[in-house]
Amino acid sequence: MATDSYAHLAYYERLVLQIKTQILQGILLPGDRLPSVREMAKQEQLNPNTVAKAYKQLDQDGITYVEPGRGTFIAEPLTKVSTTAIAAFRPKFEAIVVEAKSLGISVDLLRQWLNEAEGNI
Amino acid sequence: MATDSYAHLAYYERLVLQIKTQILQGILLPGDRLPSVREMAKQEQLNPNTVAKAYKQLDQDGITYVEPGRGTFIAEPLTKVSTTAIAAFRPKFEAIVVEAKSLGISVDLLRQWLNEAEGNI
DNA sequence: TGATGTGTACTATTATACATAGTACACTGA
DNA sequence: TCAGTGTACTATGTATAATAGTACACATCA
Repeated sequence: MATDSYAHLAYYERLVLQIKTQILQGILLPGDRLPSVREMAKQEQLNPNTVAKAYKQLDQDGITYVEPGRGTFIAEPLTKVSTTAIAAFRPKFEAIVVEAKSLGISVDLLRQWLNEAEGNI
Repeated sequence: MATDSYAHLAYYERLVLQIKTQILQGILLPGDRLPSVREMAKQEQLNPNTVAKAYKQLDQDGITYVEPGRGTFIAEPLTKVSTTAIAAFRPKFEAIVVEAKSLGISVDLLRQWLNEAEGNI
């Protein structure tokens, strides 16, 4: 797979992250069609079921939508943010910050990374 | 366990995070002795082996040190930061940012959380 | 209509990680 | 000596990941 840096993630999670990133970068636009599970499986050297699992999660997250018999397409970006999604996400973020500080990484460096990430995506 | 918000983590990972947080908050100080694996197992309603796994990771991370036959103690905070540790950590942070943006969470909100976390730890 | 390509839903197998349980050992200190 | 350290080891049960194969309803197109 292309995203070598994410060795700690499962294959299907890497694929989900890869597609999310390409959407944020504007490489994939709303209405674009993703390769079929079988095509993507060949491209990424994965089992079709693994790709299907990634597509299923993207669909559940509202990132994509499925037109039965036609394919999977990129959805319009979310307009209103789910408060429950935010509440569920925050502990993850805070855990990452704790881990960073324990490694001796300053909050300033995290801010810098955040700024750079904002530029890239 | 006390850290209810981290249901997505394994028990031993929650314990590691809990101890790291208490160190950052100044509740646990360098030289302080952690409860024995058997004591902590009783406190946290865990199997001693699960606690041992958490202690092992803390030791490997340089967070604690072991005095054989005496116990596990909080180490002095890291002075110089391992560049390899930083390099390995950054993809994790970036993945979190991508996930946040996909949920519709703004970078500004992440900055705010970062500031609040800086105050707490 | 028939053929092809969609996503999806199954079953099954293998491998790995988590958590538990129990036992054993070298070490330290009273 | 004896109790309390961390650690190592085997074993079991559970859950998840990834694989493989099959099947089905649907849409499109010749």
